[in-house]
Amino acid sequence: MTPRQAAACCGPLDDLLDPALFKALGDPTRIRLLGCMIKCGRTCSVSEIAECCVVDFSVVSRHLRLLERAGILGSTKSGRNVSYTVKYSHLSMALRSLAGAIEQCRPSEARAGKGDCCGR
Amino acid sequence: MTPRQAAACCGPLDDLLDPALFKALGDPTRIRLLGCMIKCGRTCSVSEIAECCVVDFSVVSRHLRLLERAGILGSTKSGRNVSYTVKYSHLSMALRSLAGAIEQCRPSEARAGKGDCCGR
DNA sequence: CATATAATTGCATAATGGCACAAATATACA
DNA sequence: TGTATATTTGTGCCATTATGCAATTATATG
Repeated sequence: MTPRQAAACCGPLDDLLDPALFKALGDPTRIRLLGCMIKCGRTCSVSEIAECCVVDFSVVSRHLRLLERAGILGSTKSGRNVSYTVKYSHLSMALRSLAGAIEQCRPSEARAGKGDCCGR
Repeated sequence: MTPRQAAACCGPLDDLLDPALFKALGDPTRIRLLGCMIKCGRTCSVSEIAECCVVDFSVVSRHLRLLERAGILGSTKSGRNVSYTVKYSHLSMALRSLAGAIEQCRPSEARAGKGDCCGR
């Protein structure tokens, strides 16, 4: 079984390996902001979050919107304040599911040659 | 506790939230290649892997090197062939550890107000 | 209504990154 | 030694994106 042939074998991995999610997490500034929010553990306003970085306020605003569109953050508006919240369960579940799907594909001595394409 | 203050609270999350890893996973072509290799389940040569995509051979070569530098792939050279292998355990562990660290920071009703900064 | 504050949006700029093509390197084989 | 095959590297082009600054919108408050 060549990797080309394995590509035709669809499974849960295909949906979980989402480049858009990782692209959102792949920027140092965004990761910094996200890390602060995760550790903070509560809903935060854009102004508060902007304190975590030396970049311009508008940049932070854009990063947060991007993280929201990626499904990593949720947002609520109250008056003139916009607050963002980490979607803990969604994020950790996405990572854990992917880890599981990868593990499923890992060949073991016991299964060597017994199955192709993620054990199927 | 503001997100700015939470930033000073160092924990396992800081090392696990590595933008370099996510940047490596954040490109559609690279994810495509990686997905093929994961499902294939064996060591593959650059030529084989290049069959998975329509991009130029040189592009694939560079992508594989990048994934290797990110710790996602391992490589061995045998004669004129270079083979890449998915580091299943390393990759799934990195994802699972991150998921765990994120969960640790998630506030629950029981812990509400009891601890700051990832429960500490 | 005027003003202050919170956040977004428009815009220009610079940096980054993916890509194709060509050339170079390395190794196997006749 | 000459040639074929596998892979890497150099280079330029183009699209995307991160950023700062200024202007704008939206809402609260005096």
